[in-house]
Amino acid sequence: MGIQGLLPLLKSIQKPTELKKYKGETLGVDGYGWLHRGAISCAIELAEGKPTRKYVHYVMNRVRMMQHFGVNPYIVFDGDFLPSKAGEEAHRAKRREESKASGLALLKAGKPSLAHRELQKAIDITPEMARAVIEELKKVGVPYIVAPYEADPQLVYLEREGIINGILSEDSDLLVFGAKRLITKLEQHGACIEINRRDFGACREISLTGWSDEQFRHMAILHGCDYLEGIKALGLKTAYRMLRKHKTPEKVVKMLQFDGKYRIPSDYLQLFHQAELTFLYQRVYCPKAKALVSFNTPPSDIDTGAMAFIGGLVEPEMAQRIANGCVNPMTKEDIVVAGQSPDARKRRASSIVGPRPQAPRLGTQTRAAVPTPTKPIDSYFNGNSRIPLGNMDPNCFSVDAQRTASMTDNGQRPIVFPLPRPYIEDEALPPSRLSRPYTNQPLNSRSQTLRRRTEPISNLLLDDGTTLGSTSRRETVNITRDAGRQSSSRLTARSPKKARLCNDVGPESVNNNERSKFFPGPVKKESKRRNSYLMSDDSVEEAMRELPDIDSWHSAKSAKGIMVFKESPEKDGLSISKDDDEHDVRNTASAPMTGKLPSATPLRSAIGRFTFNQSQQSSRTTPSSTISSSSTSSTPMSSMTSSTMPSTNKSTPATPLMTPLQRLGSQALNRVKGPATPSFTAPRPAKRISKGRKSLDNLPVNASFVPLPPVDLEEVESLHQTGGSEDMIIPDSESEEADNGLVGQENMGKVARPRTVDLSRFLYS
DNA sequence: CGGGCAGTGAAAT
DNA sequence: TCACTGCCCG
Repeated sequence: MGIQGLLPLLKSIQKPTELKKYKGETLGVDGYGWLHRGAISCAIELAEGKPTRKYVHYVMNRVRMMQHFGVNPYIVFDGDFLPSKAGEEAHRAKRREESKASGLALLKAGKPSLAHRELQKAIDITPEMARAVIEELKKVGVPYIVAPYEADPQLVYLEREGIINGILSEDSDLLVFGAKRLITKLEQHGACIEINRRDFGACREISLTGWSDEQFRHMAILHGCDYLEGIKALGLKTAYRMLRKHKTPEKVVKMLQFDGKYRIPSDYLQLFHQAELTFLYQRVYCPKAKALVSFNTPPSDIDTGAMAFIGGLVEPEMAQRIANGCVNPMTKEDIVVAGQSPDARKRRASSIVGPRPQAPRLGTQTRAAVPTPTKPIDSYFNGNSRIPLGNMDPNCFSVDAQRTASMTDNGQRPIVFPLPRPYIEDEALPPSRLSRPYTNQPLNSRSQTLRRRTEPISNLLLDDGTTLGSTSRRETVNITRDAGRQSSSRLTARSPKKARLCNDVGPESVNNNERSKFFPGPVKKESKRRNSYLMSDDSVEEAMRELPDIDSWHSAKSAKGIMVFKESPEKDGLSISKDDDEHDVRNTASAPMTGKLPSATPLRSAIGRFTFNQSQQSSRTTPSSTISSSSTSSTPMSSMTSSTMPSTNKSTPATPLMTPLQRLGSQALNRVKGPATPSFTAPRPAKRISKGRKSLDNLPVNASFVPLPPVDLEEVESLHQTGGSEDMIIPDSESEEADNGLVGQENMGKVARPRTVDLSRFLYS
């Protein structure tokens, strides 16, 4: 929970982007968001203490989505509560208990939907749940870390140390901590928004030019943050204005007191100071030093030891184990992995130690050199032939370079180099252009980054192995072993939940039968799903759909089998296929080609917009589109593809060869329109085009998607779009997307071309 | 009287 | 998250 209203305030500097633009980079992920979202899907199960498998699956889908966009996730989990937050957390825990009770009551009363709503409020992400996810992360070789306290400063710390290149989170607090690159509002299809610290000066809502991190922080605290309740009736803008006028928080507070309009506690200044210190010096884990450090190195006149509110110091050894996820960061007890016998765990741990190096994504040369046992990954994907995609991902620069080179031969497009991007990008260049020159970081820093990245991981791995072993040994004996060490009220509060999680796992599973009535063959579904190996966006959707509460998609899904959504890791091209294995294979093969296409600069810019819009649309319209696809056969996918990859490669079996030709044609068209076209106008024309297409007409049409006949609508829309801001475009594009969906099985190339033409037309008009 | 800001409730996810 | 309401200021 960040600063309410902060994001709207910074709206003008939010740059719409796509996840794939971060290909090759490592993004720190605020694990809590995903954990929580996953948990929402399984709220009822969790409340009943059932196994958390579904929810782990959800989170892992999300991880895989990132990987398939070529992004290396680095998951950061929350640790213990900060003392300053403990009080509030206690209240929350109470509320959760209440919600849980009422939710379960509703469930018994036969009102599942209401119960689910209520139980959502009861969700509590426990260390055990995080640990369950960690187990999966280990299998796949995704780096992670459990922060000693809050994930936010931990993420920013990692960013500052160069271990990650950006932060993926919904929490605006990260900006207060000084995050340089915050990626937010990630959607299922990879659309997201980047907020770059460097753009602050360009903020239109409020003028942050020349504002230091300190001033920004003061503003946030004045408004009210996690560490200090804000002054009543004092909003962000007011805080901003006051700070602007009076510079220092002390003066601001004085003025506010003098004003009399605001009621300010007498000790507010002191609390303010404390909150700021918490922002500044709260403890994080340094993977390099393998110990806790202050988020910022405190000046000599500040004694962090005397500041209880920033969190207690933890011994390095314990800190490491916490970071590895072996130990409950709150109770400091070993975490027992639910549903796993000690023996099994031991086995796993030992096996993990070996494969560890397997994680090629970590991207160090060393790593790449290490023979990659794909076994674990394969197992995860359940025998899908496609699995290699993950491995194929060129986290290392060398791999990408090779790929790019090969691509260059065929295509005329500029190659995209997956080099880590410095925060400093050329603003002048449209984000959509891959071709834009990257500023290279100094070699030193880069190598450093790599080294650091690897180091922590390898260490973690080793530690995990040993720790796990030890854990398994001890687990039966001592749950309470370290309990005395850090006893607090919240600990006791938590313990029951923990117990529930661990104990209930076995018996709970039996209860699934209830659900089966509503969802025919839940087990079947899962197995099905796995076989089909869902990737990226759709996979996430699937996961969501699987949730018991949602009925609508169920029918579609069951009827049709699963469709696999593939994207070539590299570019915008998405190849889509149905769940057939053959298709998958084919797609994989075609993937490289697809990758090439997007790199064409002109196309890219023009198309990029489409992609963004569509992706958003698709996410919005997901249910409907999905259904239609099932009925018509892969309709949605094709639409996606077309939107995403103008150039064209189609996943459609017959068309792969066509791709290059089509690509060229479309490129030519696009070039003409690309430069001329203002970004804003582009989407509209596309809509028109789609409407006009005969091909569209031929295709089976879903009534809801039928293009609107009247031209008036378009005009109206265009009028509305005055600003031309990208946000505004989105709504319009919906209809557009729908149309595309209808087009469905048409060749990508065809679709792309017509669009292009229309666009140009529109421009001229 | 209109605009800007803050708070509230409903709806959607 | 959005849309509405109320409050305050010019």
